[in-house]
Amino acid sequence: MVLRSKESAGRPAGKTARPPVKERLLHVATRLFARHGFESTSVQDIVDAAGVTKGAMYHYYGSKDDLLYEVYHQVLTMQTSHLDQIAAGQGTAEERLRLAAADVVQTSLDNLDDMIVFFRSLHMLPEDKQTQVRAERRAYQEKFKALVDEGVAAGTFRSDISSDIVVHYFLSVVNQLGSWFKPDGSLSPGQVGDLFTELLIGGLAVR
Amino acid sequence: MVLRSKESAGRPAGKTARPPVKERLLHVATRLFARHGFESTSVQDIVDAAGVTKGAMYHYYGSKDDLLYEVYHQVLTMQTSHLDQIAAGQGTAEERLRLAAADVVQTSLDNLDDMIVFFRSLHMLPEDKQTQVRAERRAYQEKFKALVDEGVAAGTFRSDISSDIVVHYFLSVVNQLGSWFKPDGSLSPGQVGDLFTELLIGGLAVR
DNA sequence: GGCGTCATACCGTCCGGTCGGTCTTAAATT
DNA sequence: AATTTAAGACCGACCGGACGGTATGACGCC
Repeated sequence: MVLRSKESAGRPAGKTARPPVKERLLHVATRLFARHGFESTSVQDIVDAAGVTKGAMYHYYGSKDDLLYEVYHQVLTMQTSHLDQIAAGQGTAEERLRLAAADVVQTSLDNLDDMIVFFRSLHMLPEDKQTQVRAERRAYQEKFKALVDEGVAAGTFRSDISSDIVVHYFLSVVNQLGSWFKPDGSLSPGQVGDLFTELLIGGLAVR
Repeated sequence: MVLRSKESAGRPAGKTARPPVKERLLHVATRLFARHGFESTSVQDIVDAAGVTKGAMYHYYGSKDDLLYEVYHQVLTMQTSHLDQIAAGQGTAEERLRLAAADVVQTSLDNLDDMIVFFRSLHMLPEDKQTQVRAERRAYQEKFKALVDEGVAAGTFRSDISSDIVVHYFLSVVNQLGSWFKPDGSLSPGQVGDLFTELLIGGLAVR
């Protein structure tokens, strides 16, 4: 059987220069997971969309789950690093909390597909990876909580609402962004971030 | 022939009075969907847990999707009726919004399994049913939004934050309850409702 | 000529859904 | 009152096909 090797490994394809196969797989997988759900997306769907075959995918990723885990790891790593930078910065606790809140909304909206997958398919991960993701997320929450606590200690924020609850409260808002935000809507990611930040700080402020 | 008829229509069963098969199926299905996800729960799992066979399930429900739809329909219907009652009640807009917010948190926590399924598996419904659920949910949001608008018109709430955003903001919090709340934790559903209500009203109040 | 990068063909499993049939109970008929 | 009929409730074996994963090998590049 002659295999005419469609277009071989060369990537001067007619279309836009496509990123390497590994990244491409993760990207299209994220997109498909977000659109149709993890379980409704078959490995075949993914490789078709990426223009390769299963052999390629199982060469780079150990399993379909691996692909999912990468989504989580990637976005969590980025947001944690952002938060670290902001928390270590200057300004009052309120100022830094404002920055952190606006930033997490912004970056989440910039990676909407990841967020949709994130909050919807965590339970599909195998137990061990799920534990790891939860740990990473918990670490993020703790850093966020520390900022709130700082503001409480400084007397800027009200002390009668546990900071744990506040963190759950606000991060819930962030996690749900993917379920209603439309990029072509009237509000930009930045505007949404500012408004949500206002609502958060308002709720925290001593009256 | 004496009808010993296992337990016939009467349910003086030896065990705890079990609800009729149809309700039992929906109940165990909700539980399993919440624990393991819709797609990871096979019809066989459901009927096993309910103590019947597939024949019984397909006798009462047209498909596995039907079961899922019932979950949504049930909880949305209940919460909408609650909201209608509260909105039509007496008191200022702020008072009624407080009641509505606390109530939706409370009822959501009382039906945690439903909420978990709700925000996680909507995309698994066939298109037409999905559209219908979205419409029902939209109706709920609109009623909630009306309450906010009332408060803005009355000058109680700040007018520089679109009420649409506020509704998305707060209902996000509600929809995510299932992802962190533990019934055996230190906070009761009522307390969580009160705290979240405080945070919401605080964010809305004119400073 | 060995190694990374993929393609192709294939396998075993599982799952939603179907379908013919049985048992019980109530209504209709005799 | 006895018998037949009808209908609902439920059983359980079975099917078709999709899906995740694997095994093997071709092809280019150092």
